[in-house]
Amino acid sequence: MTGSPPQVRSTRQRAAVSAVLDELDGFRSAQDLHAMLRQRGEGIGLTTVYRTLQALSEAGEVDVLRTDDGESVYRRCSTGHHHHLVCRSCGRTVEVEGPTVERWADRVATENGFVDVSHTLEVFGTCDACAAGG
Amino acid sequence: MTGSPPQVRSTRQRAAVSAVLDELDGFRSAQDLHAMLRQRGEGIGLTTVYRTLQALSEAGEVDVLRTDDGESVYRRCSTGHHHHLVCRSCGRTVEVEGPTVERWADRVATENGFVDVSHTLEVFGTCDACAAGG
DNA sequence: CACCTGAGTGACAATGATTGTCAATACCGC
DNA sequence: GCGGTATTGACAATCATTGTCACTCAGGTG
Repeated sequence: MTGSPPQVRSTRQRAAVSAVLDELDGFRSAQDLHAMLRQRGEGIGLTTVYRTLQALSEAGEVDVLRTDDGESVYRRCSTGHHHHLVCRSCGRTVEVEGPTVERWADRVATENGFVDVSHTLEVFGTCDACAAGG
Repeated sequence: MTGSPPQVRSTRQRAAVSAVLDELDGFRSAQDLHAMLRQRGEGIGLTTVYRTLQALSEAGEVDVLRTDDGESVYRRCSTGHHHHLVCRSCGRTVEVEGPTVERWADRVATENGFVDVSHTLEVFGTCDACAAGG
């Protein structure tokens, strides 16, 4: 134990997953991402995709959220606390910040005697493009 | 079309599910509720519990939310739009309203060209009792 | 450079919540 | 009471996700 060697190795598969995430701007399911990777010829197992996404989300490099039908969807995100405005038709996602909301959540929780507060907030709607296009 | 005969029948099972929901004050999974019903001697199938909960939630009589591990949890709630403050230790739930948040969500969405806006918001924390008791 | 070691991989099986199926049953109006 | 129909429930099916475990490859060492 002379030090702590990097315990994370850079592999082709990991780079591939990271690359797809970079190109997309909406939330995608693990299954979707896996399918895309296979399509572009990357030999990668579904299990690996899941594990990689899990690692990335734990590292805070991607955001995860659950769709209404319980599927987990992933997206590369800027760091820091923020929320999402998601188009329920095309999936386009806009990152939004809301100091107001943060304060509100904290205040309400405190007033009720809760500590160590966190919250989840997602906003859904139809974006202008989709609203116009039908 | 002389009228619309009641298409919803009141059955023992439906009453039972409704009764358990009345007694509980936190979110419970369908599986949990089913187990409780069986324990108190109600002969009821798991399928029925699921269907009943689904019907209740569509009717707006119960609130549904997804836990982090993708399980659906249900709770009887007052009608109207509101959010929840949930203790992550004991599960105690407080209904909260936040006109501020509603407005914020609408404004942000509108500013980004989104219409037909809805949102989900849950606040988690540790309630005073749990914080004190350890 | 050849070699080791363990993190990483992937095919496959297993899990587990939820949903579909469909014959049997029990409400409800008449 | 009767009939038709909504409802039920045991069971099978689905499907995302996780576990398994032998194999491979990254990357430091001698």
